[in-house]
Amino acid sequence: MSENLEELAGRYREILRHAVYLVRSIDAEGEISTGLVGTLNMVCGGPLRVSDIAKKAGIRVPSATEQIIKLEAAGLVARSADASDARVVLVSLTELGRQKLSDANARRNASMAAALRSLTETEREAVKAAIPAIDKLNSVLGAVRQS
Amino acid sequence: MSENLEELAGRYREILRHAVYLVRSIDAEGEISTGLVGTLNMVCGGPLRVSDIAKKAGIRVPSATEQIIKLEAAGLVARSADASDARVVLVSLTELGRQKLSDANARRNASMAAALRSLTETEREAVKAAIPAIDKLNSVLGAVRQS
DNA sequence: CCTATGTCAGCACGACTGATATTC
DNA sequence: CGAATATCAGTCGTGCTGACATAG
Repeated sequence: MSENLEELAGRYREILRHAVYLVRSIDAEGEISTGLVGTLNMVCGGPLRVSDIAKKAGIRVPSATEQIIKLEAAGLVARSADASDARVVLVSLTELGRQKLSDANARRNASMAAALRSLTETEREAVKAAIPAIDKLNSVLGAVRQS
Repeated sequence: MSENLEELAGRYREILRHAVYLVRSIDAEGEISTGLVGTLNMVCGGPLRVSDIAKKAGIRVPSATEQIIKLEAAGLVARSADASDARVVLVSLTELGRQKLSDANARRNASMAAALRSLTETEREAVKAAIPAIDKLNSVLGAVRQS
């Protein structure tokens, strides 16, 4: 059983490594980088604090600040003060940001969807079924990273 | 159905981006970086040309050269001339490189296996079942990338 | 006084493009 | 001579740590 786990770990790492540069090359087609789109997606549902963005992205606060400054310079997000706590900075999506995000997501998802279309229905179901598990796996790996 | 595909594409891209980042940070615990291990894995089966390494890794030739120089400085690979073409440089794994590669792979698989262990059996099965599909997905994306 | 939050400064790594040799 | 191969030089993006100001 432990042997199976090692093998599964190796195979999972393998496909992940492969997927790295594939996704990167797809994302390279657009104007906004992957990381920035990720940040935009986070603030899509409403204003977020810088520290929350950092936590969700799995990066440090200064790195999040840097991204936010870039996005603000591009007019895609706005920074505002929190009424109840003057230390926090709330980051929200601008209308332009909403448009750009929508465009970027549509373009990237279209590329991926095209690839998914060439899979069989069974294979697509397998990918779909694995997503919650991989998500949990990410959480576990993220928790380890904290220590 | 097309709507489902778009949504699946988005969720898949999301977890992938996250997973890639996490795996990289876990790998940071070791002495050799993810990219360098990938290169070592490539030359594991025999000498390769710099341009072939670049192509397999999905990076440009100068970037590959840079990696190889680092690996050579660390004594993990050796550069040699090709008898039939004086322009090409063949990169091969040294004995030390083989040891370090083996160690690195084992350590990384162990980390991942530990994370997998915290999943339920059902979740592990879901991940396992998705691997062939994701592998195929990678191939499709890779084929698109060629054009 | 101590903690939390965010920003700034400086650094490291890894990719890229452009400019050379060198060889085919 | 033009194409292919590899390298060097310089740049950029994006993460990090450490230091700092400000607010709780």
